[in-house]
Amino acid sequence: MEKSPEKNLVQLSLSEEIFQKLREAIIVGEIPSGSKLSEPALAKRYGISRGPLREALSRLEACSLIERHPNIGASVVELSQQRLIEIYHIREVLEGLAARQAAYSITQPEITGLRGLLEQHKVDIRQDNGHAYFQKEGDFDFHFRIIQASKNDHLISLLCNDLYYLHRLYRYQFGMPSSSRSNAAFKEHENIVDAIENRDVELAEILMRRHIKASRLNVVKQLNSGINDKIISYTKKATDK
Amino acid sequence: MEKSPEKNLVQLSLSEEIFQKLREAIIVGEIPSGSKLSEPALAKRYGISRGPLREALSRLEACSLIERHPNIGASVVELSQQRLIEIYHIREVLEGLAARQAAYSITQPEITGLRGLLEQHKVDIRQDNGHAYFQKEGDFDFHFRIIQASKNDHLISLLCNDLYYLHRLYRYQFGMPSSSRSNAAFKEHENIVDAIENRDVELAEILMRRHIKASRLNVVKQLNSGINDKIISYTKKATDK
DNA sequence: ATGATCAATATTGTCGACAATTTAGCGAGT
DNA sequence: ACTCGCTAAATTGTCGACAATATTGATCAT
Repeated sequence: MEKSPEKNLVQLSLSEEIFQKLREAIIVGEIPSGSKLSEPALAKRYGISRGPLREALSRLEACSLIERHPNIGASVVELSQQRLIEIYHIREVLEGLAARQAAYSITQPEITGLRGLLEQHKVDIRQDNGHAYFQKEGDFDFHFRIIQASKNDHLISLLCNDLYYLHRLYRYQFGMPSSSRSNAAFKEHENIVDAIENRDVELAEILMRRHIKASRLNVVKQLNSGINDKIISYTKKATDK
Repeated sequence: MEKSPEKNLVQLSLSEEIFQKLREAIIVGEIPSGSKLSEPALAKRYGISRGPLREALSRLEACSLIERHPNIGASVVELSQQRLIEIYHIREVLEGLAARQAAYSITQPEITGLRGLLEQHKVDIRQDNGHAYFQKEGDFDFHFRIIQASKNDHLISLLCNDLYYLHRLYRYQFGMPSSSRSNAAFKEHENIVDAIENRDVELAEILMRRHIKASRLNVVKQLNSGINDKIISYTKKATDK
């Protein structure tokens, strides 16, 4: 998500670099959910002192990716279905707001770009039978484009940083369904772009909220049916607690 | 907002303690918006080393209260009307969600407590001619109660931590209007509680969103009319840029 | 007077060491 | 076998020092 060309020209501090590496390691499960983080071990692994590492841990805590307790240490958050659903609800209203504000603020070049993106996605769906549709990130992501078009900097920061990585964490760990809704999701995207292009702020918000809600309900359905093996394992854990 | 009794029994780390102190100093304007933060000066002022101070700065950055640039240092964020309005929009949809979820999840004792709070507020309004209505914080705050009743932990964290302090920063610095809408706001609160008590999730959300939107429009009106001296000074700054 | 250059000073980023706290392992007692 | 107490080791929190970078002020040239 940090795709700004300017940013790439600035030398990152060690703490920022380690923050990003740890975030990625947590999201892909290299550092498993629930596991204890040892500062000396991490410092050794990345070849740095504990000072900048602690700064990075501070930031990861602020992102809700880890929990820290004084004198005890840090651990990666436990994942739960409840938290996943909570995050979906929040994303629903925030992305609804993004669509509303995009319908107000979007520029013609941005609309053109959105249309082009949808055309490309249509091709992707045909070639991969829907498999690729939820794999794109950053500038190639439909949602990312809408959020940027909202021109609400704080909202962009909320959705494209903290919540984005939390969502990625759950998607990665829970192996979210990627192909079962491709055609429906694509159609919903088209309708959302129509509403945005028509500057229909109310409809854009409603359609985006429905779109996210449909994804949530789809996830809930699979959680409840136990189709996904990964989801079963987490379901069992949640029951034990 | 950190009113949990358990939390008070845990000895705070220096970095947490300094984080809270700096946050408060920024919010009340003791450290003015836009000003440069000197690590050596702050470390001397609080009598600590720069290590935990840097951790606290890391967290303040994550809260959007300061900005940090590698090798240059940290400064308190500049306040702008645009950012204030952005934050209002975000609060509108998130507090709307909180009201919706509270209408679903609230317990009878919580409702009883809300009614008691409203009765107390009615007395406050009569005694202080509305002046006290926006001064309560924490458990005495109407919004806080609704958010807690949503039972959405992540939403509670979002609204009661980051956004809460940002909003306080703007309220403190901009000297938000406190008495011009008291009676109307109180009536809106009553209607919201009615909807929540009736488990009418849609109405609760709509009414809460309208309530926040009315506050936003009230602020915008005063920003545009230049009634408030503090707001004028910030208006002038925004124009200069 | 203005702008460029350079050196001194200050600040930021990081390191390794020390103090405080927690954890893990072992032995003794029941 | 289980529990408790103790000690050593590990970890966490903080400190002060050093290296790298940025800022400031003085001097010189135009």
